Amino acid sequence: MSRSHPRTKFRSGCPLNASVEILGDRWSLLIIRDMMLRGFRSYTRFLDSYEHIATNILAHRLKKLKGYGIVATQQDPLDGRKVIYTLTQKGMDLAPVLTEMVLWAAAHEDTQNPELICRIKKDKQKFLAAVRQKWLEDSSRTS
Amino acid sequence: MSRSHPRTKFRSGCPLNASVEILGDRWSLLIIRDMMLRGFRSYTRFLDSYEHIATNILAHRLKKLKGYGIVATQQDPLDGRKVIYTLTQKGMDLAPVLTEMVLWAAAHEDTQNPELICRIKKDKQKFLAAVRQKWLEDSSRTS
DNA sequence: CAGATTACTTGTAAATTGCAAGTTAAAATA
DNA sequence: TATTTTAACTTGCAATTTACAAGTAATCTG
Repeated sequence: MSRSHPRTKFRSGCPLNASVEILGDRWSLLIIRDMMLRGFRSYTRFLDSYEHIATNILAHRLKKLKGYGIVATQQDPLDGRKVIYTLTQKGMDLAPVLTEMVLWAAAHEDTQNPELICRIKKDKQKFLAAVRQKWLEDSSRTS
Repeated sequence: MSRSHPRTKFRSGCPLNASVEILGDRWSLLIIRDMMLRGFRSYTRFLDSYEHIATNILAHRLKKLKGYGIVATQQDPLDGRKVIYTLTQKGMDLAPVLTEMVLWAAAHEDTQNPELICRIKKDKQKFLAAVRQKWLEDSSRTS
C-alpha cells in the first residue's frame, strides 16, 4: 500500500525545504549514516545502533526513505528472513551533507570520534571518494 | 527560565547525531535559511515566509536556536517593540550544510529557484564567501 | 488617545514519537 | 521432525510535539 514516491507536494518549492521535509527528523540521517559509514544493511543492525531507535519508528523511516528512493531493498538469497537495505545513488549523494554536518558539530559541540573528524579535515575530497568507492564495491558484491 | 544552553546530554557522542538533535526538525534550518540567505531579522518576517510556520513553533525554535548559540538577539534601538535576530558565527558556519542540502534536493527533487542553484554550482567557494561577506557587513552595521 | 504593530503566550485538537508486547515466516537446533 | 531462535516487522497505548486559533502586553503611529 506504500506508494513508491510520496506525492504530497512540498510546502514550498525551495530546495532546502525539500531536503528538510525528506530528512528533517531525529532519525533519518542516522540511518543513512549507519548505511554509509558503518556498512549496516539490516533492520536488526540499525536497531542495535548507538541511539536506540524504536522498532516502529525504524520501520516507518525505512519505508519513507525507500519511498523517496534513498534506500533500496532486496531479499537475502542466503537467508529468506533477511532483507538487505542499501543506499541508492540518491542516498549516496547525501555524503557531502553528512560530512558538513559532522564538521559543524565537531567544531561547535562536544562530540567524539576524533579519527573520523581528522580524516575528513585532512582531505575532504579524498574522504568522499573513499566512501563512494566502498559503496561501489559493496554494490558490485551485492547485485 | 530558558537556560543559555540545553545541557541534557546527546543520545550519543556521534557528531552527526549532535547536528541531528540540534537541527533535525521541520523548521530550524528554514529559519536559518531566512536569516542567512534572505536577510530576515524579525519575528514577523519569519512568520511571513513561504512555509508558514505557526507562531508558537517559531517562538520555541528561536529560543532553542538561541540556546545553542546559533542565533543572537538584540533590541532594536529605533523601535522598542522589535527584536533583531542575527546569526552568530556558529550559525553562519552552517552555510556549507545548507549549501549541500540545496544541491542535493536540486539534483534529486522537483524544486524551484534555479538562479540560486546555478550560482552555487558555478563556484561553491565564491558563493560561500559572498554569503559570509554579506553577514560581516550586516554585523558591522548592527553592532 | 485610538488604533495598529510587534513579539510573543495560551488553549486545545491532531499528529507523531516512544515503549512494550505481539505476530509471522524462515532458519537453526535438538 | 519438533522446538527454539531469529529477522522483520505490526499493534496498542501513553507521552510528547505540532498545528491552528485566539488572546495579551508593550510600544508606536496618526
